[in-house]
Amino acid sequence: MADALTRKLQNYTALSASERALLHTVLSERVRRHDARRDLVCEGEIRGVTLVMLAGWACRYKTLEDGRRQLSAFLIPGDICDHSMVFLGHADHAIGAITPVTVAEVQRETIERFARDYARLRQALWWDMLVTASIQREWTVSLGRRTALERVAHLLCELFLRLQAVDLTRSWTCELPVTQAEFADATGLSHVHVNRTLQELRAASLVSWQDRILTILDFTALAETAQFNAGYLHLGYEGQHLDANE
Amino acid sequence: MADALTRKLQNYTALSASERALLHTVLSERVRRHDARRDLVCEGEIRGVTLVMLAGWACRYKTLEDGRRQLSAFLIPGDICDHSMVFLGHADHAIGAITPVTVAEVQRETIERFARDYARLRQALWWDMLVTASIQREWTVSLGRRTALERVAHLLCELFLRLQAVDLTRSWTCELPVTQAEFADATGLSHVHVNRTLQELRAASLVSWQDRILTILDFTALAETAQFNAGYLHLGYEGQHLDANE
DNA sequence: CGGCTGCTTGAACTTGTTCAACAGCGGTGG
DNA sequence: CCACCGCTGTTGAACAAGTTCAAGCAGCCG
Repeated sequence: MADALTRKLQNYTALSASERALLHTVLSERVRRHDARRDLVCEGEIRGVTLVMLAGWACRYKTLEDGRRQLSAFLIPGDICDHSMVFLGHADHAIGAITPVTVAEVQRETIERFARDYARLRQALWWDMLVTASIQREWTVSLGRRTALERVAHLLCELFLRLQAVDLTRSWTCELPVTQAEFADATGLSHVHVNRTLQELRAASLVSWQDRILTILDFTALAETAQFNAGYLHLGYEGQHLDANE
Repeated sequence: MADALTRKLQNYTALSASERALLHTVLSERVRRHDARRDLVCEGEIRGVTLVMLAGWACRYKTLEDGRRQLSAFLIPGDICDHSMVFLGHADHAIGAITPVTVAEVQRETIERFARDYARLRQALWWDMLVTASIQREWTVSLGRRTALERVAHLLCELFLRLQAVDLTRSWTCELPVTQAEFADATGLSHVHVNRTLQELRAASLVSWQDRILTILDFTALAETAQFNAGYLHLGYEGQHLDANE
């Protein structure tokens, strides 16, 4: 279970056995469980640890004064909840559990030590931040310029591939324990419109999504309607050229 | 001129004189000039250098197949154009010059060396990435949940404060050499609507923006209409507590 | 059973888009 | 020197996408 992060990082760069073992140890030391629908981190909070998702779903979000809410990321196993908690003084957004969640707490000092002493881990963490940033940019594009149908289809493609990268899919099926209201807060739409948009995707036989189970019936067609191009997820183990370095 | 980055990084952490000198040297070695309205980096391009903005304005953007365009960042002096060029295989977005631009090219090896051998620089670079990511998240919130008026006002607040951090403002005035169409591509609106929204802000005596010169007439009121909270820019030299570390 | 959460539907409404046209300005070439 | 072009900003009017409000339904759990 503690290995989703390792699995994901290996998409980027080759870790040695000792690095994998180190990672495993660190992620096993301080494991916490949280209930669904609870905040793991509140906006404005100050703390010197970062959380690594081991199991369950969470999200990053911000709330405006009048209650409007926008997610900026879905967090799945293997995701580092927030690099930024570690160095920036205060949390500039909240992190909420969607399902019951298991996380590992990692101290700032530990991250610093990794970055200082282990070249590959430093690269892998750096990488992970860059990919996270790339995903964030793609969300920006979606929210700014894609239609509702494209946005919803796009997000489904993205989530499926990200889950696949940490081995949480079987064939074209995965668990997607997110309500339509949460999906709306991620896509910048109203929950009503998300509902109608999903019906459209279902009617076109592109996906089925019932009882928290998502099945992609025609990935090619779904990706096409979304204008989805997986490049921004950088899943192709592009870090090979770095292996020779050290 | 080469010092905008230094100035910005010092918002985060205290750099030693030798670190500042090192930075200055590196940013003076390979300086390039580019014309306005030209791409500095094309989507899909492969290269092992990163660019640091020394002068002028540029933007990160992506284009969809049918021509819809979305900016994901404005790049101003002191900005690192792309950390991700360095490690990820290919550029997942383009970088376009808005005005004539002067950039310093920095090799991947140089960044690696910084990160390995200079603790403060490593922290500062890390920091810069985190702040960049934070800004990206705030854009996500804007595009997803803010109205046109809020979005435009918000972006004006942000740009002004970012320019202030690198000393490119005088009193409440700064240069903003961006067309309304570009502003539209950043805010996810049509250029027509951006125009009308700006008129609304002008009519309310919040800003004036003519001939590429922005003047903020009432920052408090502007921030209020935008629901702007500067925390996400992390400009408050929060890194003080790290000074004692090394 | 009753209350809660999540999904679905209809209909009126709003925000922002699209299309089309025009004005002002600076540069260019005849 | 003037005509012309392209770019930027501006305006009006029709239109479309998505929101809001309101209600009902199904499943789940105490």
